[in-house]
Amino acid sequence: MADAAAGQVGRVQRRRGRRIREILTTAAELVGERGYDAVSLEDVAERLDVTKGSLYYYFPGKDELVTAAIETLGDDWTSRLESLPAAREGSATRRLRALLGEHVRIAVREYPAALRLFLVPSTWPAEQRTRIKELRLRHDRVFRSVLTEGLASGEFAVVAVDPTLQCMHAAMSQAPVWCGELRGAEQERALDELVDTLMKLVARG
Amino acid sequence: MADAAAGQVGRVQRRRGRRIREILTTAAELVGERGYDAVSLEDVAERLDVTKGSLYYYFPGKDELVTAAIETLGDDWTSRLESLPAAREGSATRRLRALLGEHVRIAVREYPAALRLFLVPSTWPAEQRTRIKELRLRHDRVFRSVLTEGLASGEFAVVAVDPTLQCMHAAMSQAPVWCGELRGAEQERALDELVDTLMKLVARG
Amino acid sequence: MADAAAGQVGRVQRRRGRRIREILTTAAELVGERGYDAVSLEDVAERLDVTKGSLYYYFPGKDELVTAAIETLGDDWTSRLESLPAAREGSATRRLRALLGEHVRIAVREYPAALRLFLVPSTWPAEQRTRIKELRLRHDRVFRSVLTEGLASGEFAVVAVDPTLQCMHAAMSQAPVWCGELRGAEQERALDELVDTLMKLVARG
Amino acid sequence: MADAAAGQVGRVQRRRGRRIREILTTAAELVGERGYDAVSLEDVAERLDVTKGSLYYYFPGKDELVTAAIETLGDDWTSRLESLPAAREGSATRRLRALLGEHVRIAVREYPAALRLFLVPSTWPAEQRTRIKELRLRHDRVFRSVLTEGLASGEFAVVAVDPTLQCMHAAMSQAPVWCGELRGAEQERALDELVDTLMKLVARG
DNA sequence: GATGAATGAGGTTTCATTCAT
DNA sequence: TATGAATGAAACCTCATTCAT
Repeated sequence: MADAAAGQVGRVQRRRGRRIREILTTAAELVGERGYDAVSLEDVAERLDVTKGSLYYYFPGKDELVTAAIETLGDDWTSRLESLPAAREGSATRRLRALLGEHVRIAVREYPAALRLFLVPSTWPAEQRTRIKELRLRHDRVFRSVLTEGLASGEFAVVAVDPTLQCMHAAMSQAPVWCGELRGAEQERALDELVDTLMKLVARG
Repeated sequence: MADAAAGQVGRVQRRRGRRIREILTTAAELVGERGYDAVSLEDVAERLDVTKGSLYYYFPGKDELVTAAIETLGDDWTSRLESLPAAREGSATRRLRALLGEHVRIAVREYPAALRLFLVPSTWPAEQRTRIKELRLRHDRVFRSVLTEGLASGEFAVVAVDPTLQCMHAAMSQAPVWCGELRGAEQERALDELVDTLMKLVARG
Repeated sequence: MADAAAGQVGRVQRRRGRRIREILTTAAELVGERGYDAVSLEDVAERLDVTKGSLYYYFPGKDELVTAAIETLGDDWTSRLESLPAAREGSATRRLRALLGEHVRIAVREYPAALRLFLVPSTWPAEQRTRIKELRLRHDRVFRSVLTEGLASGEFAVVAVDPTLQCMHAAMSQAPVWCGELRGAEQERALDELVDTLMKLVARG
Repeated sequence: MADAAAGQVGRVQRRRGRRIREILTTAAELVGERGYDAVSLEDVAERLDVTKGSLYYYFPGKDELVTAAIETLGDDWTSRLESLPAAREGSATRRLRALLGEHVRIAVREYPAALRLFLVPSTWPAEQRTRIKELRLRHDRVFRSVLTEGLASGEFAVVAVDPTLQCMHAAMSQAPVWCGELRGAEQERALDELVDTLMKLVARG
């Protein structure tokens, strides 16, 4: 009976976890589309086909919900980059190019508001800001490690590491603004050009 | 008497112009600090020490006010770049470097919040989006002309013109986020590094 | 087997009774602390370490739960007064003094929040108000009988019975507000003074 | 013109003051009828025939509005007692009786929820609780001074000053509960009896 | 018996906008 | 010109209640 009960608990827990995931995903989508302020809980609830009140069963408030959503989104994003096969093998050049390409494709296709995404209200409490800062750090590390390896191996040459990474991130988060309205092959070409352009930042003279 | 009246009108006009400027500057400041949605007309009015209602005497609504604020700020910014002496003479390389340097310095020192400022709601009507797009275009032209000249003369080499300019703009608008907290020589060095990094985008292989 | 079943039933009943008691006590505590409106079923459930839904297994709604809580507490209180030995023998004066003393001591020490507890919403339906009124009546009878006996025997003199009792009750229910923060001998003295003061209400000219 | 402007300002100020008074009076009425929690801003607005939002033009929130309302109400109440002619002349006995009578009449007729009135949410910030405590003090002083004078002159005899005053206040704030449903002469008689009963608290043996 | 989940009505609060003066 | 006042829609949030499991 203890086992059955434990099984129950486990199942309930899993169901709850799944529900929370759903909410977080939906919220991330919306915030990714419009930014924090432009998304209301009503919007989130409607897309989930539940009522506003239900959201409060899982989260104590909008800020917490959105913070968690951003975190989930950021984690997923980083994980996808980390587990990208092409980013794990070959020359630093190939790997960096693969990372940049994947990154802008995710940004453009899934999070059109990527730029706004991490621009959280300046009134948020320290805890939430910290959590988002950590997210960025982990994200940054993916690119930084490839960059430093390329530098070590002599493949890359940069003025300085930090501004190089910053330029890359800035350009990538703006990508949806430039390429969001393009479609199909045209968009592909634009993204490729963008990646090639960014690769110049590490090119050896 | 006609003259006197004309003088009156002129003075009234000037006063009105000055008032509008004040409002626009203040609005730009606030929207830059907090983003469009997080600024209320009450906030703008309070910082100006007038009442909300007064703003409606000068602007038909919040959107128009903010659009105008963005426009003014953008115009000023572009004008300063256009009239920069160092951007008018010498090699394309020198001129581009001068423009980039001036741009990030204005960004960091005078409009630290520009990034948020241009992040207008995606729900805005076509007219206002167009006006802001035009602004960007004029701004873009300053850099574009130097870039194309450099390409024509063989000084520069790029993957494509558009993504190159886009990367530059993106990086420059993020500059305050990265360098805003640095001071003095440290900040100078960071900005120089940023400019040098961006110059790689046009470097010949 | 019938016996076993009966035993089962009995045990189940007892367990149920105990559970209800727990709920009632907790509810009374909370409502006493914060007042009816400021207590949510969530609060009650949390302090009991169960879920909100469970409360509905025992009570049809918040009003009924609170009514029952008030009733239980009131019944206990009255019973303790009724069974007080010193209130059963001796002169009416001695007995009344014993009752008053016991009452304020219970109030101050055990139900410091009684004042708020009986302040039920004025919008409650007749049935519940009636039940609480009856509670008060039974409670009142304890004091009333001693008072009338004292009047009959000539020990007491009052302007009228009702206002006299009302004053006593009012003062006693406020006692925790006045004496709640005092400690030890100081509190004892304060309570004695209060009782002596109330005894003046029945003093013969 | 300065005068005219000053006149304008003065008028506007007065009008504003009047409006605030109206709001406060209405809120006090409602809180007096039902208590803090049971009154919604919608209720207040409706009785004033304005919309909820308007209240926020004058007060930053419900707590502040209600605190101010209670304060106004308390001030008025105390002022009416202080300026009661019969409370200013004659023997201490006559004056105390007049005060008690006036007090219960105001309570019963104008603030049926007098008992709830000062029972503010325990979650309120210190400032607001302090202000209400001060209110009580001023109120208490009216009765205390007559009582001590009567003691000095030998007209009164009490067990102790504090419990005597406390009993009086407690009884008076409960009065609406007892006499609220009575009408006309019957109510008058009940109130008189109540006052006479309370006078026994100061009677000389 | 008890729980987790969901609902919907109602509360407080914010704010762009309008308008008489 | 500018202000004070008011509005109403929409936001965030709370909570008694219901119900399948």
